[in-house]
Amino acid sequence: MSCQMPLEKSTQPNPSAPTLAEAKAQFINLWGVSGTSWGVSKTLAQVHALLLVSPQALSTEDIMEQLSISRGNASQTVRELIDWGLIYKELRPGERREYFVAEKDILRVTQCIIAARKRRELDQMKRTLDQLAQLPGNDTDPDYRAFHTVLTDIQQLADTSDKLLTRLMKAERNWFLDKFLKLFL
Amino acid sequence: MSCQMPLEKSTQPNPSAPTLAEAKAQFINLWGVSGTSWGVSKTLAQVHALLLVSPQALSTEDIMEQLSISRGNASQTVRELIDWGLIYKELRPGERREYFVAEKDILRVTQCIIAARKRRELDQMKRTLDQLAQLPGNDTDPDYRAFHTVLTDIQQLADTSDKLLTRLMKAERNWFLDKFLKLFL
DNA sequence: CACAAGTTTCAATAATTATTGAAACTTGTG
DNA sequence: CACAAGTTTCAATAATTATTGAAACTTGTG
Repeated sequence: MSCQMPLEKSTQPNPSAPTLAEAKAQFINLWGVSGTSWGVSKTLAQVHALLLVSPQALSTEDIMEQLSISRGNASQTVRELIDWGLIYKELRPGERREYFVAEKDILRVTQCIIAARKRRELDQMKRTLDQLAQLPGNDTDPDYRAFHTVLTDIQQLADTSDKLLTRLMKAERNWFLDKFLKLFL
Repeated sequence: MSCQMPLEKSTQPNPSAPTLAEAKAQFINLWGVSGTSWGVSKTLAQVHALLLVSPQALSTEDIMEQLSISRGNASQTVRELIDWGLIYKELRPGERREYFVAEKDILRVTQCIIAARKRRELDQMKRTLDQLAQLPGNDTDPDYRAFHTVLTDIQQLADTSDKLLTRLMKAERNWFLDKFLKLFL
């Protein structure tokens, strides 16, 4: 990987610029690797990282070039990031090309991620658990009781997590910083 | 899938037994599907689910048979679950075969999962972030400042998450139920 | 020490998931 | 309405990840 990566154009040549570009590349890489171990595609995480550290909005073309991915991949990934609420379209008058900017407020970023995962996985899971927990059975069967206990415990955990996540999601900055951090940690 | 799954032997035939076995199968399936979307292999999640709803300890052979997986897969998966602290070996005097039981206390299960993921991913991430944040640069370069801001924000988030998770991990049942649930949710 | 009854390892393979890229589509403009 | 400049879709393919299963290993026993 060349040190002279075209990650940004500085107005005048600057000796520390290559290092900054390199640091950005490392950050994009870190995000990509971390993403995969949490069940998010590498590209999704990388595009997000790229936009997070890019002060200007980038076009699909820019994203393709900087991450060496195909047009189709860029298009799909960008659409998914919009779904999550993590990036926004930026339209420029007189241009047909679309540009994208990342939500830069990390608290909001966190809330978007929590919200998306909660509704995609936790809510679905709770529905299935509720349904399974309704299974009738005779309480004298120890096997039935054991199953029921595990199920009820997990349901309780899911409820608690749900409430905690909802709270974190709706938290305002002040609540988050003051009450939460100071009182709790 | 047959209703007469050999998930357990009840001492006497019981009309609700097939339904219970079916419910267990559904639960194992739910766990498997949920696992994959959080970056955990399907088999790992399924073996865990199987042992969670099994009142008796199961041998590798039992696990292979009930989930239709190979010996090698069962062996590796079981080892990984032990690593996570989610299941225990149970040795029976006079038998060479090993049996496995799941940790059934959901609070502990949660703590094990949090601990494992924290050390595997969060801690590694914090290390890389710290290193990247040290990048020197001139504060007059807006590009540098933007990058540094994002990095610092994410570091702060990582720290907060870390503290929150550590707290949840060490929480005792009473603290968890009382302080946490009542005061917070 | 030979064997039986298991467990573990790991290269080969299968299954899954992500990515490409060409074709179809969209939209604004002369 | 034809065309230019984009975006989106999706079947084919590539890359990744999980799984198999045979061989190597381990361990207790006659």
